[in-house]
Amino acid sequence: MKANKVTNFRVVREKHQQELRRGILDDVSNLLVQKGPNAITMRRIADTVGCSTTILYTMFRNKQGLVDELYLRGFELLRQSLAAVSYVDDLRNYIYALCLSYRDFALANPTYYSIMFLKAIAEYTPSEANLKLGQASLELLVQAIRDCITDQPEAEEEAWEIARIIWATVHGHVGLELTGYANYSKASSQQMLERALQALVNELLPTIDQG
Amino acid sequence: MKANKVTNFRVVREKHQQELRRGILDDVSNLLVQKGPNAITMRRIADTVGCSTTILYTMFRNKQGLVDELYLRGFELLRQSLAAVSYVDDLRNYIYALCLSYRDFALANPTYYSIMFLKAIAEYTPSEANLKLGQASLELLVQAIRDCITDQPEAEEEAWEIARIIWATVHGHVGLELTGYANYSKASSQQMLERALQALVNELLPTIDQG
DNA sequence: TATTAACAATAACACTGTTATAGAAAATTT
DNA sequence: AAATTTTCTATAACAGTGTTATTGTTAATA
Repeated sequence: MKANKVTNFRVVREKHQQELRRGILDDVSNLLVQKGPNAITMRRIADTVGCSTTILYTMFRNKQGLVDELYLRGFELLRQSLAAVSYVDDLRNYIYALCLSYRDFALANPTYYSIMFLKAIAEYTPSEANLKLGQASLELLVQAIRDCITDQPEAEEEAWEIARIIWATVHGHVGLELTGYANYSKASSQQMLERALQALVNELLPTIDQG
Repeated sequence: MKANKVTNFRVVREKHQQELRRGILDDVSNLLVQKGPNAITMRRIADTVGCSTTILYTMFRNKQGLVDELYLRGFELLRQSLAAVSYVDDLRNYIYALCLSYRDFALANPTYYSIMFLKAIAEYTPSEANLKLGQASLELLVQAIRDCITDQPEAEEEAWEIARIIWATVHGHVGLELTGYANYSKASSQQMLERALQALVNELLPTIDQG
């Protein structure tokens, strides 16, 4: 009975720990969004949360571990952005919508995007495992492309390759936009991205040209 | 005479200052390339150069000012990379070569590229003026595109727009490559970039399709 | 209740960018 | 040529960073 009691308590405390952990991450996330990546310091986090830095280190090992969670959160948000895109008429427009949703996410969450792709926190570089987890967030895009080329041989590899090409293009446009490199023409950044996407889809996914 | 002497001396000293300045920047550049962006600290620079930090502050105002120079150096190196590309057969291949040269520069100088486009040094964000100076390094690409569409109305704006689109694509591919996002297919990063470029040129510069 | 184990706050270490202080060197004036 | 002023630069400090050893407190066990 005693042992049972103890384990029960431990379970409860464990639960508490997880809630606390999530609470802290919420605070850190707010800090990130409102004050920017430079505000992510261990002392400041400890202050806002109301604990000492020691706790942060026992819970997250170090700053890398803490930012790891932000990194994964960012990709989860990105995944949700893509998942919120509803398939309307055809694959072609669906792919466009996914890419624009990607852009919207980046512009709406520039601080997250900076962590994910622009090395905004110098002390942080994602682990190999997290890089892969990140890429998995693009699964919906890959699936859409897969659906376009089911007839082709080696469709799986080809789908990933095309997805990667499209991804790189969207990322490039968004990246320049976020880094401040303006365009000299009247066209908006979104319009230019759309032009690029149309070109890519026309050439790389000709099967849905007359969609 | 005395006044003349003094000014002469001042001129010489001014010259010395400029040499010194360039020498320091060379050292900092080496530090950047060999030890990475994190090694760019004022104390470390002062140590390698053999002076106190005070001098760095009087010469470059602050770290921002010092990195500004690295930033401009990076774009100058990029410009030289592009300038080294010789026009061989036709505009189409010339544009491809420019883009691949851009990529080569980025891969050969990842630390410079990080400063220019990723936020590798947290304390640094380029000024509006430097952003424009940076973009000017792409003039050769813009000119090549201009040559393709001279017949079009508003060719100037259109040239910049297409250049920007192509730039974003190259930047995106390179960016993902440098940030560690691998591709799941067998195709090399260069091959995927080439596929993307072909698609873009086919669609955006149709006048040279049958080049 | 006494002892042991887990925990967390404080303060320290080695860094960072930046600057005020103080002292040395050079240029000017007498 | 001597005295004064100006210019410069090295030192040391301030406020901040990530991280951790020390120390005291709290909770779990015997």
